[in-house]
Amino acid sequence: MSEFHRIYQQLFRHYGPQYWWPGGSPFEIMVGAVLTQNTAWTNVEKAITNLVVADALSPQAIVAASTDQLADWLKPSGYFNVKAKRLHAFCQWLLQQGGEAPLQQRDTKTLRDDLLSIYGIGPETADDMLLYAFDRPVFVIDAYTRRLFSRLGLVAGDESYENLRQQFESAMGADVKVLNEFHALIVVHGKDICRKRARCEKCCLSKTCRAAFSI
DNA sequence: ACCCAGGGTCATA
DNA sequence: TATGACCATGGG
Repeated sequence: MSEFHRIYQQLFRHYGPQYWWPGGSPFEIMVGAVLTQNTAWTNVEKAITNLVVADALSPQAIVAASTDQLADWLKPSGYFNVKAKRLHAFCQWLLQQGGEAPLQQRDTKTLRDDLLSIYGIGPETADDMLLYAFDRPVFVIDAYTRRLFSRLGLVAGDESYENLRQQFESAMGADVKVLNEFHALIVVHGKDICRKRARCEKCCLSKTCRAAFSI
């Protein structure tokens, strides 16, 4: 039983199951993964609502929309001009692949490389998609993960993305359910404890944090 | 008024 | 390969 797994169990006991990803279809999850880049999820929800209201939550509608129109829908999620380009590029790729069905047949490594080749999709966004939209056993490394586990003394914190991903995946095993829950719990814990920098300095020492880890 | 959020790209050295 | 600038809204 690794230290990583112990942390997982303590987070789970404290916060309970998270039932991620919030939202519905795999496509909506993938859209959310792009829109949540360096952005609060509450802002992402507003942008997704705009797409739904405009009946534009589909790759066809997004590709057909003008960049100005798309940026206008995405405005609440921030970086709207950048994200309009990224969503357009992703949806265009998705349509070229023939939709989601052919992607399901692809092995995880191939699919990951394919996603990484798309403009606007980096390792974290790709892994969000793989784990939460395609149910593949990959782990998502985000700022919360680096912060929490470096503070716990379990990693240095400045390792490469791939290095950390391998560490977590080998420690936790290729269990989609566990990897899904673990990342969600880390984010929930981060929002709970590490929101402000001042409080972050005390992360894993504060009352809530000590309760979460029984320390 | 300041800080930062479930990052990624691009130019530069 | 490794930094730094840039993107931008909304809640604490």
